[in-house]
Amino acid sequence: MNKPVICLMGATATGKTDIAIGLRARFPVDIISVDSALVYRGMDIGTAKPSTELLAEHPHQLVDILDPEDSYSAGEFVVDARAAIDRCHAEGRIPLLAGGTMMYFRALTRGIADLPAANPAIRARIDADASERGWPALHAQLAAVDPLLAGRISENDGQRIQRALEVFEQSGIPLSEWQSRGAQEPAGEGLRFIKLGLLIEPRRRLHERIAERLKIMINNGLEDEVKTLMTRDALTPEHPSMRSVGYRQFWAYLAGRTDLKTASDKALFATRQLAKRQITWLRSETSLQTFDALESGTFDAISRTIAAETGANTTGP
RNA sequence: GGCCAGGUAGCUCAGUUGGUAGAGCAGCGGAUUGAAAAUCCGCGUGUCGGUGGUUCGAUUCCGCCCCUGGCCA
Repeated sequence: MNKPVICLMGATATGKTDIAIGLRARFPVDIISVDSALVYRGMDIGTAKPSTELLAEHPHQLVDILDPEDSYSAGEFVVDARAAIDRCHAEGRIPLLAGGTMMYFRALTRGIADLPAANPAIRARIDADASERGWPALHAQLAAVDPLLAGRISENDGQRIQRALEVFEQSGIPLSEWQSRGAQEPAGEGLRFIKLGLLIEPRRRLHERIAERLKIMINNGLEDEVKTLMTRDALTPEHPSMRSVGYRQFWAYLAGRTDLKTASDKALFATRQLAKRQITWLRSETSLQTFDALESGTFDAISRTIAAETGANTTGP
C-alpha cells in the first residue's frame, strides 16, 4: 500500500503557506517546503518566508537549511525530501509538501537520474572557454559526444550546455543516457502523490497580488535585507541565492548600477515571469486537482479532497 | 500670444529620399534531469495626433487644428 503525500503546488503569491498552515488544524500533517529560495537563512523578506514565530508554531522542513553562499539542487532536494517524508510516515503522520519550485516536485514525483554532482572547477573552465569561443561552439562540441541532448537544447542555452559537458567529462557517459536510466528509478517509490494546484485567475488578479506583495516586501525592508547580505565578502551576485527574484535587482540597485524605481520595476517583472513559468509547469502536470485560491470555499474543498484521498479523519470542525 | 522641438505597438524610441513600419522593454505561449526565484526558445496590424490639400498613391510633402515639453513675451 503506497503511502499518501500531499503536494500543494502553486505559483508565487497564491497563498500556499496560509493554506498549508490552516490544514495543520484539521489533519495530522507535517509541512515540508518545496522552495529553492526558502532554504536560505537570512533571506526572509524577499522570499516571503513565514515569520520566525509562525515557523516556531508551525514547523516547515527544508527551510533555513543553507547559507546563502551554498548552492542546492534538485538532486539534493529529492534526497532531503524523501528523508523527511519517510520520517513523517514513520511517525504516522501525513507529509504535506508545499511550494512553488516545480522542478523539485517533478524530480521527486518522476524521479531523477543519479548524476555526478556539480563541479565548480569544471564549470569555471567551461565558462572561461565559452566567453572565448561562445556557447554555440561548445554546443557543437557537445553534439559530438551527445547528439541527442544537443538536439534538444538551444545552442545559446549556456547553463544546459555546461551541465551536459560537465556530466560527460566526469562520467564519460552522455547526459541523455543518464537521463534514460534515471527514469527507471523513480524517487517516489512506495509513495502516492496527491497533487493539488492552487491558481489565481484571471492573470490580471495574480499580477495585482504580486504587485501588492512586492510593495509590502519593500516596505518591510527588503533593501536592508539585501544590504546586509552584501556585507558578506564571500557572497557575490553570481551565487544562486543572489540570482533569485528581488535579490538580484536590489543588489544591482545597491551596487549603484540602477536606481530604485528601475530595480523595483524589474523585480516586479521578474516575479510575474516567474509566476508564468510556474503556471507552465502546472499545466503540464498530470492528474492535478486545481483550486481557485481566491474562492471563499477553497480551503474546505481542499480539506474534503484530502480527507477523501487519505482517509484521514479531520481533527478540526 | 510668438518661436522651437515633439506627437509612431502597453512603455521608451527608431524609421520610411512618398509605395501603409521596426527595435528594446513589458506582455503572451513553450521548454525544463544536480544553478530552476535559474537558463533558454517562439510570438510584433499599430486609425504612424486630427483634418483638408498635392499625388496614381501620404504615416512620410504642404496648410489648418488639437495635445505635450522648452524658450521668448
